[in-house]
Amino acid sequence: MNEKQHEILNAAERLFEEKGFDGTSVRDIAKEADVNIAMISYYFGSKDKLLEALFDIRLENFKINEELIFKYCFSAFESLENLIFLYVKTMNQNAGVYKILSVEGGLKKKLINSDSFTRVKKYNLDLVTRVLEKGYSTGDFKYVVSPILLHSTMMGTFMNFQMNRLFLQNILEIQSDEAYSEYIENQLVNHIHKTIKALLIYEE
Amino acid sequence: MNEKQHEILNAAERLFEEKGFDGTSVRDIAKEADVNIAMISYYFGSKDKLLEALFDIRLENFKINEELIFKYCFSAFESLENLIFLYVKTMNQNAGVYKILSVEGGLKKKLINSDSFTRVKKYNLDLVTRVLEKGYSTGDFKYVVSPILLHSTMMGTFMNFQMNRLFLQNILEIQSDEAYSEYIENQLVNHIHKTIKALLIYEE
DNA sequence: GTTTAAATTAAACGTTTGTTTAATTTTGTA
DNA sequence: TACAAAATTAAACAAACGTTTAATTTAAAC
Repeated sequence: MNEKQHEILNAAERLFEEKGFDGTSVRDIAKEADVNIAMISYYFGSKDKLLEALFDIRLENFKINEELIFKYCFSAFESLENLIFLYVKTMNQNAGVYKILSVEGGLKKKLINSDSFTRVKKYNLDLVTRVLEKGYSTGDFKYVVSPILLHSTMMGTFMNFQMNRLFLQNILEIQSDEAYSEYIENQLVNHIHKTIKALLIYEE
Repeated sequence: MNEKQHEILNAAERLFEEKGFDGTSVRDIAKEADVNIAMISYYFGSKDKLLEALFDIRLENFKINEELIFKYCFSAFESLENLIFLYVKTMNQNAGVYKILSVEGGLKKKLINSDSFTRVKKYNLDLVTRVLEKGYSTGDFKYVVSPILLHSTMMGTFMNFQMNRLFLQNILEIQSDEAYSEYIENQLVNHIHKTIKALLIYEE
């Protein structure tokens, strides 16, 4: 994959995030990437396949390093903390693709069923399940909760920050994108962690 | 607003939810509503204004009855429970518009700044703030949390269920849309409530 | 230096887009 | 019945869409 192909993918990512897949034309992408329109078909075949290629390549970055959650002698609490931290950090560092994935995944049925997409989702859900099992087996976690629901809380809270970026950036009075990213990786991660930990040690 | 106008709005809502605003053509809407294409411009002016009209009308349903949260002598815990229940129920009953709002609100900048949209968001955030203040003043809530973060957890968890409907309906082995809706108003509401309550009574 | 393949271009392709037109039908009122 | 307003229609509009073509330039290999 050469320089020009990468430029096309980067331009597509920026525009799909900002205007959506259907709201972006191949002419927009060509102009943003500073290439001839025909180059997109030439390299990627079609607009649809360009999106697929974008996912295929970027989804590689979504893999979380399991060792940092399980391998070393972490307590269940440490595993949970590391999971949440790594999870949010990973998604945040790929916020562009993540938003495209959220928006288009909710619309286009083909994409929702795309292998690579479903695989990542199931894998992530599996990580949550395993951390939960660890906590229950050690007795650290008291409250029994469905991994699906816990995962929804974790991801949903983060997703809400991605989808309502402008609104939240406004009321939080955060000026730059970098500061917003920092807020997510500090305050938001901390909040999600506190929330989930409180639930898991909750005794009725 | 006559019969035919309502049919157009209903058709638009279904299609915008399924395929997105930019993925839906006015011809699609006309066919779905079984009216002539020109009727859309005739009644609403343009496709953009049709979306605005849809929001203006549907957003009326998003108002939550404050009395059921504050007016009667509810404890802070009861207020919290009612807030979450009413909140999720309201959003779930308007799931179509809510999804359109989430998707298009994250893309089109004009809409994000539309008055009615921002007003609803701020109003909802205000409800959370007031419930929190009530709990802190009575001493029921121990853990101090930003209303924005708490709101994100509440809405995000729900939103995650709307955006990943197909995936979740699949792994939860829920067959019908009605059963999914029921799951949201029972298990999901309960989960959100337990989570937030656990956080608020959490003592470090 | 010649040859062959890859990269790049401007232009055109046929569709589809949102919107408008001008004519016709329906409806309500006097 | 006659008239005016509202509703409805098929057709047309220009613009934008994704994609392809055929010609040209660049790069690599021999």
